[in-house]
Amino acid sequence: MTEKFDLHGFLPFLLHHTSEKVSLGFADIYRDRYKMTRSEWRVLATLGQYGAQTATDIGIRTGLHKTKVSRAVHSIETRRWLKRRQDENDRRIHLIELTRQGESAFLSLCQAGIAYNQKVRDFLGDKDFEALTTLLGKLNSM
Amino acid sequence: MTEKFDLHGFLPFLLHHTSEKVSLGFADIYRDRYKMTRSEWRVLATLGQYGAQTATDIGIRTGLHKTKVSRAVHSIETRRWLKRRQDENDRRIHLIELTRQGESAFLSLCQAGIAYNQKVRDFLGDKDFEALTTLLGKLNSM
DNA sequence: AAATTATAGTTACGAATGTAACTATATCAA
DNA sequence: TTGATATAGTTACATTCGTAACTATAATTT
Repeated sequence: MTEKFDLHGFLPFLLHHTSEKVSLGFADIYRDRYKMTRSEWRVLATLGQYGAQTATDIGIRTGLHKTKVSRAVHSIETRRWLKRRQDENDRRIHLIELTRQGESAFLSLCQAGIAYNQKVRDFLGDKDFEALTTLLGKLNSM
Repeated sequence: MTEKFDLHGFLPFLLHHTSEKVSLGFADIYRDRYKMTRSEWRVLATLGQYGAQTATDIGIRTGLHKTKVSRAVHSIETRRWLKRRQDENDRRIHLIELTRQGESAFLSLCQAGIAYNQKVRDFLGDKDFEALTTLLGKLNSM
């Protein structure tokens, strides 16, 4: 007898559903606090965590398409949260770096992020939280 | 000492990243085979699995916004994969139902879905696959 | 029963997105 | 060296999306 298909147990669906729920919970925070989009938050976080880097680097680290990175960088630049510096040896490249204000917004959102993470951890329990993280990491490497 | 924030270990990010990866793997299939979008696939799958229902029901089951449902239903209707029937008692309501062709496309994608699920299960191993499904379900109920 | 409120679903419109084309610069090959 | 190819990043354009407004119908209140 042939296995039955169940949309709600189907991993792509289940993952997307969960991801949206969890992502939106945190998106509320950076949207309300700074009117930021998801792309902008990711670019900010990558710059905050890994320091000065090129748009290409940001794209690799965030998984964002280069046009999204370009637009997000431009938008964050408009707030004066980052500055660009052209590489002297390779003038196609711009090193992108947070300003003091950008750094400060990043730190403020980090705190919120850590608190949010903790909320999820409390809900799942430490053991399940770790297990989930590990499993997602494993699946990511497929 | 204050905990350090790590974007790549941050659940909203990790989940989204994994979800995109896994979703896109299956999206390739329905896109290549039928030029369907994700919304259309979800609507089709919900109709296939739960039978005739209203647009509102579909929205609840898929988590899609009603405008997305409306557009997806319209688009699938154009292919003649579903038909609508106005409720006689409440004329705001339309019961939506797959046609024979819609049913057949659904069954074909179910097979592909089951195969895809199996591929992921093979990669993770039965135990981890079950664990992941359970954890996602738990997180979903947060 | 008339006025009000609620629900189902569609549509209009501005914002966000992805693809592809483009500019500028650098590297490689003949 | 110069012609071809590759890379960094931006921009144009068509598509998709979400919000809000809208139409139609039903239910509720007065």
